[in-house]
Amino acid sequence: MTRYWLMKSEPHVYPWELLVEDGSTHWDGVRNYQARNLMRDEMKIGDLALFYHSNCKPPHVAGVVRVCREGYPDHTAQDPESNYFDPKATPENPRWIMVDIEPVTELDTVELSELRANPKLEGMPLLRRGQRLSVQPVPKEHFEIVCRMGGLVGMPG
DNA sequence: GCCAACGTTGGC
DNA sequence: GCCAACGTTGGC
Repeated sequence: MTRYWLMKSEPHVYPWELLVEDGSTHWDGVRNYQARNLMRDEMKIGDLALFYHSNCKPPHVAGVVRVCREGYPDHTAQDPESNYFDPKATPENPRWIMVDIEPVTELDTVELSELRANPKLEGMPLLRRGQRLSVQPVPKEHFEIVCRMGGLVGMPG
């Protein structure tokens, strides 16, 4: 059964346009246990996610992506040259996990303020104060509503 | 640039 | 195992 997610990326680090150019990418650099556990235990091939640009003006949803490889060790944790290096990560205990994602469809930009203004999205985790989780589940109903706000007719994929 | 929220670290 | 200090996230 397909699950639905939201994944944050800072556009100056890895924007939607680059994902489209790359065709797919390792979702590396997640260094939060809750997010890691979701990727390790819950994310399955074929799951869909809203690709959200954070830490930019205005923050917004840019597109829909699909999980195309399930959780496996994030090798950047073992690379001393990487920004995401973690000295506690080893081949025996890689500690951090990533998935691969690929673009499904671009959306008309849906700004955070528009999400907040939509009463049907009340309770969506992203909109909660202090919500920092970079990988978070999204109820199917909310996912559909956001896709529609982004100009999609019907569900992606 | 500010700062609230929250996660991690490390001394005890 | 507690908790203060510190670091990060990310909207504003």
